[in-house]
Amino acid sequence: MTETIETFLSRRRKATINDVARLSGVSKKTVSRVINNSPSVHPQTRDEIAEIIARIGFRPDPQARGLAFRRAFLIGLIYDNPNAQYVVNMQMGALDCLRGTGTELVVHPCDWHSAAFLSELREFLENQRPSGVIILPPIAEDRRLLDLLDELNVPHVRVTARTASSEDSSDAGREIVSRDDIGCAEAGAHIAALGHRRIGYIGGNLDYPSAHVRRRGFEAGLAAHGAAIAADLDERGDYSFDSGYEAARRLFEHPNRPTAIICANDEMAAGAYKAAYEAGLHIPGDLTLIGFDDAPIADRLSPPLTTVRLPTREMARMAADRLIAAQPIETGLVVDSALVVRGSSSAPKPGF
Amino acid sequence: MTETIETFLSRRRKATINDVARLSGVSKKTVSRVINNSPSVHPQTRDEIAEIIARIGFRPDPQARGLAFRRAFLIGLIYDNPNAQYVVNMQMGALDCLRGTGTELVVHPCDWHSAAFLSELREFLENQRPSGVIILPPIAEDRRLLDLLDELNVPHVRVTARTASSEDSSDAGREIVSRDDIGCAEAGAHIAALGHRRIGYIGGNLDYPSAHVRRRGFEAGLAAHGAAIAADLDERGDYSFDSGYEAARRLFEHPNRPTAIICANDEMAAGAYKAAYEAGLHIPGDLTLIGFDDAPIADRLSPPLTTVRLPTREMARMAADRLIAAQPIETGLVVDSALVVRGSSSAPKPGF
DNA sequence: TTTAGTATGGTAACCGGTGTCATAAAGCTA
DNA sequence: TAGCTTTATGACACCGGTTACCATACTAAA
Repeated sequence: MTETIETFLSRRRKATINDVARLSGVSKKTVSRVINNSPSVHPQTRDEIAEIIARIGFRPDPQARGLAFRRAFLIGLIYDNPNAQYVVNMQMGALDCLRGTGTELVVHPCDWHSAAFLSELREFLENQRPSGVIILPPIAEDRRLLDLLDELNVPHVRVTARTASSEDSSDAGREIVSRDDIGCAEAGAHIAALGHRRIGYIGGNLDYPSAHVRRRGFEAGLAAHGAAIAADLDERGDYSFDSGYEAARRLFEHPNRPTAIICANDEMAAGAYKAAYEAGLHIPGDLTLIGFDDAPIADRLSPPLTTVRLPTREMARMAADRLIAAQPIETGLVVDSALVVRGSSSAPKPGF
Repeated sequence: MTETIETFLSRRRKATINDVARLSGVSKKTVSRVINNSPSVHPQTRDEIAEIIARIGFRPDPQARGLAFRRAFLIGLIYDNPNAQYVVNMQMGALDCLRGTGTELVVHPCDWHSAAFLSELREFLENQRPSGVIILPPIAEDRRLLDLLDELNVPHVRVTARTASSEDSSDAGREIVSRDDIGCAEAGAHIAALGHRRIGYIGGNLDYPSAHVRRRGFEAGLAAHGAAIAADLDERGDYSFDSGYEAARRLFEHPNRPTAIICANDEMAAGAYKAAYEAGLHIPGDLTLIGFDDAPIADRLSPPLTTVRLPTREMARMAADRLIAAQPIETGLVVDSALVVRGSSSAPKPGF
């Protein structure tokens, strides 16, 4: 007695490729061909098998497939970044793309400054053999890591910042580039146009490429309106709230304090709010503040922070897209940042 | 010619169980026994094999192991929670425990209110067959989900909130319980002891068990000092910044406004800060504010927020621990919250 | 000494897919 | 119509582990 689809379904067991083969009267190899869209399967055969697959709800087992393919159906997200919202956005973006593909997202935070950094990552990559990994800043800049990925032949996409004028790197096709400077230039132009000329700056951690890119963007925007960062108001932080607070305090102690401060991210801008609050400076009346990230906190500050938004989620989506796309793409993918004007920026008081 | 370890190493191929068996002169079954710590392997044999394993750096392939065991060496983290910091803390906690075990963390945010919620999760569980999953609030309360996990036989641990006096649920051993009310009681006692008697409340989303537990905790703490939430100052939010802002505004419009407001989380407290700022109320001089979570924002507000801390990371660590522990544990695991006093609470002005 | 029991290790099949290669059938020259 | 490609399919080994089952060797009890 030949087994029918009905008798099979009544058994309620998870379907395997053998079931499909048996029910459709072909060898499992042919079913495998259908699963993998290989050519040279007769259209009619293909349709019949596809029909059976759909009827009995067969889904190839990722473990078995992974064993045969020598790679897991997993995408790794590798980062060492303290910004929870940023990380979660990236996760969601990657998942936007992965959902329904049968590939899962494995998160792999790590410690860039640990001695075991590379060996720990090597173990992960060698053991799990993910189909691909996405690397977030700042470790996306680590040449040793990129070399390791090449050595182990792990497809990867880096997320990194670049100025609009940078020439394409040799890694084009393996990176998602954000042009942080575009929005920064808008921001610089914005405050210069408002009339500010005593402009302070709180820069970011130089380990991050974004620190340089953003700086150049702000400068370009200011320069377009004949303004510039005051040489005596040029501070550096490390992207943390506290560093922003401290830097702002130093700026406020200056005999000729700034009427506007540009911060390389929102965290530091939030620190500057605190310093301003303590110094009795009213925002934006006494002081204009600009941030970068459009982090949740930007909206929660009073008044809400004028900042630059980066489409983080989209970037991760694009990165994951590349990794699961059948064909490698050769051109780099570029996204732009954009200014978001809120309540923390206004014209300086007359007399300044 | 017998192959030596040296000649093998010079080949630089990833070691398999067959290599170990060949080099140590036993069958792969015996090696498998060593890997899995089965008894009935002669101690000396075991040591010799372990030695070889270490020398050639053999690590069993999770894919192959997974195929044979019919489960993946993955722990899933399932949630639908908008709080990025909370989610990241949980991820880190789980990873604290997983690191070095060869088991990876797969993040699986989902949409509780989508029609495909269960079917999407079922597909994930059936396809990937994770060794276990951790479920975060609020979906840890979804009975359908728990039933699904039981049906598919997926080990799981729920993270949930419970009052100190709750009786043990039947799920003991499969949940990590946070006693949110402990810290809330401390907080209630704190402001009551400071002398507040016009006390407002901004509650949380009732979908979350924590909303009820926290409420009871605050009430108990207040009651211990003869205080209570004023019936006419009892608002409800949904844990979001905006809802906190709106609720606080309503409270401030009250002819006899509160001298203290308890918020069921920090996000809403931050919203209340904004409302207070706009209403010209000085914190803590004019208004005492209390939050819950000890979120990053608590520390960034000016003045920093008095709040209740929950050991989220530890909770996730414990949850993951349970899932990879060899023996199931029958007793529930309980952690306590604790008050963190910062600058947003002080005695009310005399005359109030 | 025999018998039963236990510790230890081997063999073969299996988990659910894939690769390689052979082969039958069909299409295309000439 | 013979001869050569091309297309469609299957047989079989293999990925790297596991379990089921069997075969020893050694130990304890009768």
